Order: sequence, then C-alpha cells, then structure tokens
Amino acid sequence: MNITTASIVLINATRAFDKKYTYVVPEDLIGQICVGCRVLVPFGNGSKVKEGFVLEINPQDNLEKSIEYKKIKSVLEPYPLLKEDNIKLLEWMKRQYICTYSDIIKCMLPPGISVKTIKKVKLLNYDKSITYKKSNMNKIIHNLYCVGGECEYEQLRDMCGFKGFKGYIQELCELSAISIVESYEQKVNAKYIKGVSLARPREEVIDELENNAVKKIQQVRVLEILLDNEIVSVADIKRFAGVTASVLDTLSKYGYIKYFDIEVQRNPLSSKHYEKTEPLPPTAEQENALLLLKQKLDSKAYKECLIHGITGSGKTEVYLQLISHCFEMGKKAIMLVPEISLTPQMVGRFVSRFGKRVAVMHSRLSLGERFDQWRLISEGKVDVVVGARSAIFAPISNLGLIIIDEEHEGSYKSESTPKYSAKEVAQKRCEINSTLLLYGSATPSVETYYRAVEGEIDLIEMKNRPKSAELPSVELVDMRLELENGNRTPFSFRLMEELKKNIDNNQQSILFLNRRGFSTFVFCRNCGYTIRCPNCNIAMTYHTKSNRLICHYCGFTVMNPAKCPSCESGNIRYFGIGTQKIEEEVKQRLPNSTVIRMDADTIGYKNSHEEILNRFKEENINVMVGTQMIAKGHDFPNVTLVGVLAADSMLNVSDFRSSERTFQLLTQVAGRAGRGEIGGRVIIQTYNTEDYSIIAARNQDYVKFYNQEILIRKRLGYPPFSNIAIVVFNGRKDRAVFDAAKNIKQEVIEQGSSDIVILGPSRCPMPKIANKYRWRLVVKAMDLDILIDELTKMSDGIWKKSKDDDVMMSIDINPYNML
DNA sequence: AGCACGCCGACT
DNA sequence: GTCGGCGTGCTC
Repeated sequence: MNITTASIVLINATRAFDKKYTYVVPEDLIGQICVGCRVLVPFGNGSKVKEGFVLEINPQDNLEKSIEYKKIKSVLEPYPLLKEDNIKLLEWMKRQYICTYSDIIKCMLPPGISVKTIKKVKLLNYDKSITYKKSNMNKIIHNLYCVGGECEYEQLRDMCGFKGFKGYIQELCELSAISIVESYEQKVNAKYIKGVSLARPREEVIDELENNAVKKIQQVRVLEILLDNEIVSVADIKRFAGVTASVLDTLSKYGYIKYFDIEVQRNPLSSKHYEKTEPLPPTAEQENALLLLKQKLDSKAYKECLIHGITGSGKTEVYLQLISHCFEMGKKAIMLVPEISLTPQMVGRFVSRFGKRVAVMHSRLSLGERFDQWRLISEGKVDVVVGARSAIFAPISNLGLIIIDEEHEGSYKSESTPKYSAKEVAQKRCEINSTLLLYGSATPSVETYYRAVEGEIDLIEMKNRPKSAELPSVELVDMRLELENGNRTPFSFRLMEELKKNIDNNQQSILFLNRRGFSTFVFCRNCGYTIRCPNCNIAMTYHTKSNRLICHYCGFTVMNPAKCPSCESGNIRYFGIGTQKIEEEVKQRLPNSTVIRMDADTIGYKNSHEEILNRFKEENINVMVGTQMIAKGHDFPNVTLVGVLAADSMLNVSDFRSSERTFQLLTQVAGRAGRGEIGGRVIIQTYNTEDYSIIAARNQDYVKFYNQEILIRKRLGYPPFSNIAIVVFNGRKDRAVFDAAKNIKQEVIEQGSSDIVILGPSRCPMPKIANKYRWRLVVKAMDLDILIDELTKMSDGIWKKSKDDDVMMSIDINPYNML
C-alpha cells in the first residue's frame, strides 16, 4: 500500500533535536500539503503539538519498521510559506552559521506569524461529594475549581507542582471529570493590528504632563509620543518609547489611552506621492557599465560584479536601468541597502521609476506592514524588493538579480543568531538561481576588492561625476601642533576660522565625531603614539577599574604606563569626547550660531532621524554636530564645510578593520561637502598626519589605500587571508564561564587540529551583560571549512558538558565588529 | 527544551 | 502504597 511521508523540521528546536523527522501525511491532507508548508505535528513523549515546516514530500511503500511514525495534524496555510530557493539555503546556512533550521526559518518569515498553541483544561460536572482515591487527583480538581473551572495546562501543572501530572490528567479525562481543549493563536493576521491612541483630550494630557502629575517616566514617554502621533501601533510605541506592554496596560487602566484594532491599508508607501520618472540618458561611463552588466545578466549564469564608483558617479541610475533590463527578461530583483540609507530618498527613486512594482522591507515598518509587504512579494505581486539585510530572504520566485549597494557596510552582517552575512547568503542564492550578483561601493571592503583583484569578481570602475561637480578640497590639520601652540580645545585654529567664515557667508557646516562615548584607548598627545598589543598590533583598551590596558583580541594585558613609551612625555591620556560636549562648545565659542545635534540620543522614535535632517536643511541651521548617521544619504546643497574632529578615534579601535573604517568614513564624510554649486572644504583633524588611511582619504585615493592595507592584512594574517570567529561564553557564574571556555579550548587543542589557532579566553569588551559574565575565544583558521568544523565540534561539546552550569555559547564567524 | 522513566529514600 | 527528588535519554 502507498503511504506519503513528509520530512519536517520543527520550530523552536535546540541543536540537540534539530533534524528532519518523518511524518505520515494523512490521506485527507494529500494535495493540501506541499514543500515549504507550515504544519502542526505531534512531537515527543507527550505528543505535544508543535509548529513545523515541510522540507520534502516522498511517496513511500516501505517504511522503517522500528520507528513509530506519527501523522501530521493539520496544515496552517493552504500555500507554502517558504519558497523553493529559500529551502535550498537552509542546509547550507545551518552548517555555515552553526544554528538551527528554526533560527533560519524565522529570518525568512515576517515576525509575528508564529503560532502559539494553547492547551486548556476544563472542569466537567463538578461534584463536591466525589473524592478520588489519589490525593493528587483531588488537588487538580480543587485547583481547577478555584480558578473558575478552566485553566491553561502549563499553568495548572505549575500550580499543582507535583510529579506525574500528565498521568493524573489522563485518568481524570477517562473518568470524564475534566476535558482538554486545544487552540491556536497567531499574533499577526492579515488585516488588523493593535493600536493605541489618547483616551482624553490633548489639552488635559499636556496639562498633566506640565504639572508633573504623571510620575513614571515610561508613562510620560508614551504620552508624549501619542501627543505627536494620533494613532500608533502597539508594537511601534513599545519600541520607540522603550516600554513594555504593562506600561500601556496601566495607562489604559487609568483611562489615559485606549486600545483598538486598526484596519490599515498598511502600505508604507501610500502616504507619499512620487512623481513618475523616466530613465535618464546614461553617461558614457554608465553606458559602459550597463552594457557589461546586461551582458552578464543575459548569460544567465552565476556571476559576481563590483561597481567601484565614487560618490555621485550615478550608481543608482545604473541599478535602476539594470533592474529594468531584468524585468524585460521576465525576472525579478532584490536590492539591498544598508538600514541607515533606507531613507525616503532611496525608496523614492525606486517608487518613482517602478511604481507599484516595488516592495520595501526594513525594521522600521510595523509588524503589520512587514507582513503585508511580505505577502505581496510572496504572491508575486511585486517585481523588485528594496530592503535592508533581511530582505535577502524575500520570498521571490523567478529571481534574476541581486544588487548590494554600499557593499562595505557592516549592517549586512547580522549580530544576532543566526549571525549570517547577507553578502554570503546573496552569493548562495544567486548561485542557486544561476544569476548575477552586483555589489556597489565608493569604498569597497578590502575582502571584496581583493576578490576583484584576484579575478573572482568582475570590476567596473566609475570615476566621474555626471554633473562634473568638483570634488571637495581636503585639508589635514595636525593636532599635535595645535597643542604645542597652546590650543587645548577640540577645534583647531583652521577649523574655527572656516566655521566663522561659513557663518558669516550664511553657509552650513557639519562637524563630525565618531560614535559617542567611544571606547577608551590610550595615546600620547605629544607624539600621537598609541599603545598597541605586541601580539596583534591592535590598539589596547583602557580599563579604569584596574588601571590596566587589555587587548580584546588575545587577552594580553599590561599596566597603564605613566609615560609615553615612545617620547617619554607624561602627556599620555585616554581618548573620548561626546557629541553633546561638542555641541556645547560650539554654542559657547560661536554665540551667534545655531547648532543642531544628531546622535543616538536625539533619535527618538519613527522619522525623527528624518526630522532633524530636514530641520537642518530647511531652517538653514549653521552647524550640525553628529556621528556616523550624518555620513550617508542626504544631499545638503548649502553645506560647504565638513569638519572631522578626531579622525584618530576610529583609527585606534581594537579592531583590525579600524584603518579600513577610518578611510571609508572619512571618504564618505568628505562626500557630504559641496554637493551644491559652491565648492566644498573638508578639514580633518588628526594626531596621525602620517597614517596611510588618513592620507589616502585626503587624496581620495582608494587604490592606494587598498594596496597598503592588503599588505598589512597579509603580513598579520587577517581576512581575507584567514577566517576569524569569536566564540562568546556567558553564564551566571563567572568562574564556570571561564572554565567552560578554557576547557573547550583545551579539548580542541588536545584533538590536535594544527590548522587552527585559538586565542584567549579573555573577558569580552562588555564583560557582564544582564547579570551574565562573558568570556570569549578568538578562533582563527586559513580554511573556512576547517574553522566551521572545529566550531561545530565546540558547539556540540558544550551541550553535553555545561548543562548544569548554564553556560551558553554563541559563535560569530567573520564578524564585522571585533568588539 | 520538555517530558517520561527508573531508581531511591521518606512518609502516611 | 504513594510521593518527591534527581539523573538519563529520546523525540519521527
């Protein structure tokens, strides 16, 4: 007789039981079940209902006798949630990132669609006079009666707290004293999302806030947001106010806010209108690029290309026309952009050109919006997806092209499990679909450019700006000389001079500072010498508590020296000023100016990133002080001066990529100046006027930078000449965590793999998070496959060993940030 | 991860 | 005879 079986993987499995299980497809479900479908299956000793995904379907005539196969319980959707090419990614990703099927599947689906199974116990015909011979059975009945005759299974079990609960329940069921009811719940449904709005008049709420009648800061934040936005979804308000649902519940209880279901036409693009644009006539350079790229596209083979094009060389127009060509071939495209540059401008250009054929995917959309966009894509109603990292999994069939813009950006590497690289996934996906993968960047990552130099990737250079706009002039200011001349402020004389000039001429300036409160490295203000780890040549981090310097790479540590090892001056200090301080200084020194600040502190909730930039532009504010965020995207025609306050602060991060990042950031920041008709000036302040990355940035010479950087990478064996993984161990007991890391390292070494190097254990840069201590190992190998194999062994080892010590382990292979 | 099973000691 | 505690091993 013929039986159909399905290979199924479970959601929320741990690595220990994360494998394919074979289930029997019941006859009435044959035809409804297909590969990629989401199903409910009984699993484990209690046959608890679990959510699973069908990976294979095979008609079978002889089943393994020794295994007792169970039947699939039901199909959740009449269509597959996972498309075929995404399923093909599963096995590869599971191995590559040492994670579970479930981790990956969750990346591929919009958040909030996972089902919750609810199992309830109901009391039937309660009769006080009946007592059962087993006291636990009476306890169950009593407890159930006390909570009103109905209770969730787990809750009741915990309430009773004794062993063999399930057995007693079964017995009671057979006696018809109770019954069990199962139901399923899903967070996001197709049309409704939960929203909140003010339940009282605005004036009243404003009054109360002003009179400090609302004491809890969480509640104030929620109310403030609601004063500005009439209706906000629950998910958004939780995120942007940084509060939990209970704060909302309290507010609702006291009548400040009310919940309701909003039926939304959840189209994130609908609120804006975009003029339709036609393709621009390409410049000669664009024409050449397009010619080559179209050819690759036509060949219908897996190919990688890199456009190395300076800012303003018109890469986006090339992307747009290439995507058009892809459409003409009857295929669809994915366009990845860094989260940060997913501003309305970029989306706007796509929508203007392609209208309703565009879907967007990024984390700023609400749960409902994401679900809707995902559905549109899945149903084949759009032809191109513009999105951040996770859009690489967009459920597109008939994929013909993937473009990764700003390829060097770190946001393409995920920092939470699975710690995947969207670039690697894109390679795999393009390989599966035999199609073109195009990278674009003004400052390609060393790894990618290396592959281009080696001939693995085809390189396309774009060197001219179409409007023949001039590149800004870049000037270096040596801060050591400033100090000698008695200037102890963060601003050099030159920068001050130019700032004043700009204010007088009513032109705008941007002051750029690296990440606020940046990690503390020690350097000499006299000669610029930075203390580096003798093993790793990486700037060491200062720890106030112990007054020691630590290399976060290998764990090497020394006392903080009192004198500069190079010039013996005592003028040695740690570095780190914040944007807030700078804002104050500017106000103080230039009292007639207007200043605006932008960093993670001033970015509150939705759109305010946008609002600050718009204010800066429209109100013609003199100076903007900011971090990373201001480095990209926007064009400010009236900005003619960019000042980089401390170029060194990026250079001396404990990371082998610090030079690369310095160069990229400086180049990008410089690109902000002079986007209009007036020529721009860039002033870079530094203590390292001789550093190659800073000099190359001044000369805007990528290739020169690359040539020097690649030599250093080769000499020290950093990527692309090796693969590096960071393995973090965490747990409640400091000692146990350290021991686990040490033992695992020992074990791997004893097995004698000579092809890998393990450094550490050393404390993580953040040694304690949420009451858990953190230690880490750095594992290096030339060969990625060997590295993955060793890490997998480590990962499987820890489950057996540290069960009782609750030590957890997480692996990041080739992280973007070493910190 | 759950959850049952098996074994032991304790208590009615 | 029944209950709770704890270690072990399996889940189609």
